Amino acid sequence: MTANPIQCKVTDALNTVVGKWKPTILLNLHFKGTMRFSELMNNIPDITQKMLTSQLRELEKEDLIVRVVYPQIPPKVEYSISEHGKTLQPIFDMLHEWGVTHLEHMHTNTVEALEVK
Amino acid sequence: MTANPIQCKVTDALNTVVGKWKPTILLNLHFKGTMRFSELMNNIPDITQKMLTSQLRELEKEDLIVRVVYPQIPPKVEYSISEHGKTLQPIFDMLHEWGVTHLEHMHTNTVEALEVK
DNA sequence: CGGCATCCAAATCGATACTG
DNA sequence: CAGTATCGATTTGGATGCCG
Repeated sequence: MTANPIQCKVTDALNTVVGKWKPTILLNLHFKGTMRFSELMNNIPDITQKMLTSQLRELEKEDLIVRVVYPQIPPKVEYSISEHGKTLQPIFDMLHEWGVTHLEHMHTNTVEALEVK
Repeated sequence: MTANPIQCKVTDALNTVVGKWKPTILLNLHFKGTMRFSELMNNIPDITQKMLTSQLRELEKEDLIVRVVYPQIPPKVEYSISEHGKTLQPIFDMLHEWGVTHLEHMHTNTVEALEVK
């Protein structure tokens, strides 16, 4: 990571946001607001407890989400997007739009390739 | 990936762009234009031939870069950003800005935490 | 309920050797 | 020069069991 100065921070930004489940977690919290651990489990099919826990810890360290523990039995833990985490929203919006366009683009290319046949 | 419709394409977009070296490759090609395989190797420290090759193949499949082979000896292969790949540029710009802000934010928090001590 | 610890499987990455 | 092939190491993810 040397060549151009701009490089450095792009990958840094990506590294804080990627990880198999991080975008999904952030988007869930964005749309549904505060959620409990079990709610996240239910809303993210196929994720395991271990993965959810570890990804939440990392997001917390990066100050993208807030973790609130209620000292009671049974335990209750709530997660929500931090103020700082909300600054990611415009980027997600752009990524979503680009994703849609990209899929259309790839689909078009495939169809064209088939038609040439 | 069920809950909210927007989720799907965000992760799709991220998946096409991430990968340990993909952003670096794309940024190099963006800033320096067309580059040969060996030039990329020289400009991306620590990357191995294997990684560079595989990442280039994936980027090519996703139509983000163009690969041109000159049938000569010794071989010459040039890579450049595709028209479609150029549409990623605004996203990289945003990611870079966010990355800078994020690093500042994290640094500020660390300093505050130390001062509280 | 919301974890952590452990063990195991799979994907990813790196080093090396070889080729047209 | 620009790869391919192979092997081994590292990283990552999943399954299970246990705990306050």
